[in-house]
Amino acid sequence: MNIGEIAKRAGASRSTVSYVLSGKRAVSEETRRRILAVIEELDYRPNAAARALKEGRTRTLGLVIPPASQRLTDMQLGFVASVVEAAARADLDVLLSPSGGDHERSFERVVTGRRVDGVILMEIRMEDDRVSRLRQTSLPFVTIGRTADPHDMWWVDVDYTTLISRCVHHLADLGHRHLAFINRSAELVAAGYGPGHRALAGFRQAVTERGLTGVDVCCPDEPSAGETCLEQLRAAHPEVTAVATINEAALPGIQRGLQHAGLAVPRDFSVAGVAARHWAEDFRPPLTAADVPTLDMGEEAVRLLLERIATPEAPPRHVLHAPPISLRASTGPVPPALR
Amino acid sequence: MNIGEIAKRAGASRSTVSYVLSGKRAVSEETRRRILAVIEELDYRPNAAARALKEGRTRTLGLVIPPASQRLTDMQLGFVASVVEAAARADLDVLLSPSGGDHERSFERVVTGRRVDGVILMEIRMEDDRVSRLRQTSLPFVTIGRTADPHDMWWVDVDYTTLISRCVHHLADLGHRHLAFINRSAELVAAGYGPGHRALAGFRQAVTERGLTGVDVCCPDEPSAGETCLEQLRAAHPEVTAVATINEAALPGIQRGLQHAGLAVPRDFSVAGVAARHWAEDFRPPLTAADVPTLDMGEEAVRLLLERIATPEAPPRHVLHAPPISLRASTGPVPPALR
DNA sequence: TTGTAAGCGTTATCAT
DNA sequence: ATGATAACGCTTACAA
Repeated sequence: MNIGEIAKRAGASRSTVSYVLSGKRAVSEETRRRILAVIEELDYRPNAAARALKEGRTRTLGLVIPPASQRLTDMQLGFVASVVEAAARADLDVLLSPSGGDHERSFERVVTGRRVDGVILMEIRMEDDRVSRLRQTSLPFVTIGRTADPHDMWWVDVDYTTLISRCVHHLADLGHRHLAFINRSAELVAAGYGPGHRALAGFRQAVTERGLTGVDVCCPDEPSAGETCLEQLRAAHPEVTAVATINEAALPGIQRGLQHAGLAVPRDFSVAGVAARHWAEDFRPPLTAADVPTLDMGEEAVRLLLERIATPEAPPRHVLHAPPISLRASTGPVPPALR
Repeated sequence: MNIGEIAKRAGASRSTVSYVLSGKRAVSEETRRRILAVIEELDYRPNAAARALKEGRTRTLGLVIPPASQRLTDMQLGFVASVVEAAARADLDVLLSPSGGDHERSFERVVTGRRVDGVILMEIRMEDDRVSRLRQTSLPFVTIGRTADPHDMWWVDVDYTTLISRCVHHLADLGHRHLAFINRSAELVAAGYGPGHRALAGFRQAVTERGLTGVDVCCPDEPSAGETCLEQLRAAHPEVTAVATINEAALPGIQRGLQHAGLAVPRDFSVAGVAARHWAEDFRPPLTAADVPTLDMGEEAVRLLLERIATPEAPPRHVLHAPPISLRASTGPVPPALR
């Protein structure tokens, strides 16, 4: 079924059918109705490949995700979901490309096969090969997260430095003197994962500013790891009375570890961090945390990308989020006995 | 950068370049090398739209997911991940289409715009509009899950009836006489969600076979809901000593509810179910459960789809999984006092 | 208000 | 062993 067939049955030319579809030229009400009737009857829809070939654009966005084999965190999933939704609202399709594993071919296809009009990149490293690769091309792209040197780039990100710093100050205000920071996995941090580095910097700086002691540890992004991590932390640093974390996947384990150690939250021990909202709310007691606005961010990434596609020469834009800390129930004054 | 440019620079014709790329015609070693050198130098890759238009296939698979706004369960995420990986291994791209919400347009684009060579559908209802729609077209598709009448369809699914039945028998063998079944959300079940119906049927049948009493409840797919669900269950049916469930998202809440009620697992109360493996392993104590092989299933769905695409007239195929129950630590004999 | 025709970048058929 | 050329189905500039 193609446009010629529609034209024939409606007794019109192919161009007229095309113009009815696009509305880019006036068509008499009469023929318009005839054509629409045929289109309806045959359930015709233009061939996407032909249209893409002619127009030079695909009406498709690429979304590069971490290799799916390693489970996506809830936050990542939130980004994917909101990007897909926002794209759908703009009548755009989303092509998924797992990258990082042994899927270079997939990434290359998307980047260089002109399969998409633009790309959204997630899980950005401080030095990121995919970003470098994309910069060599003329393909518009936006990152969720940013590299070490993000100037003249388009991105949306969360200001982990500020957020973790705020957590530290909040805990310090409550009288805590000995803090710990639970980071994402050691591999991720070693690979130059931005949030890991920036959050750590914020932690160290704030700890220094307030004259506290601070210890930082990495922890695999899994519930069970959170438990052992907390145990080891307690063993090595019994003086610690509060932790800040950006590792939402480890949260359930941290919770279990605390419970196991017979520590009531927030009476005996405080926890604060950065997490997707429902993770914070599912913590017991609900977690005092900066809620990462994944929904807004995915949407913004799409909006930025569309802008960049529309005006390739436009000056780079970016959005840095520093959502306020939502005070919930997991932080409280340091136990008097431990002051 | 197009094939003509390559041809010009290599001093050959476009067809020869094309044949070098496809290997469908012998090309002298000499010209072959020259052409490959130019391709390498310019980092040329054929335009996907042009190729799709000419070949009549897109080298792209469609994956229809539940509207991303409602958070994906871990099992769904597992399917998405394994489908994407399997497709990438076959050098196929994956186009994501959220459906169900107000995203009919996205689904229609994928189905009828010939944007994909085939479609994988998830979250199948007993009566499923999208399946009906797809059957009207000639687009090959495979479902993960199956409709009420799945004959002459291509699908992979989990045999929830059998698995929940096995859970019941296992619990009965341990002496439990009063069981409960915690289903997925009421809306999902009301909408005809297959696993909900089939698991419930299996539960009822097995309970009858063993002469037990069984109560079944629906529970929203969220941790917090699991907690209240368990509380209400305990209040209304204090005689119940074990539950079976397919609601993995509610598991953390069920766990908390048990703890809250002062019930030790498995000493005072047993829990069994069907879940993705790591959910079972993250339960405390680890959950006795049939582990849904999401990884295999996504891969199979892709394999089936490719078969169907290759030979549209082939007889329908399907795979029904009934993985064994992995005995972990959440089930035990009924407390003697309650026998 | 409508139709004709060129051309997007491939692949594959038919010549040579 | 290689080249010219006709499609694939669409959009749009140009004619009428």
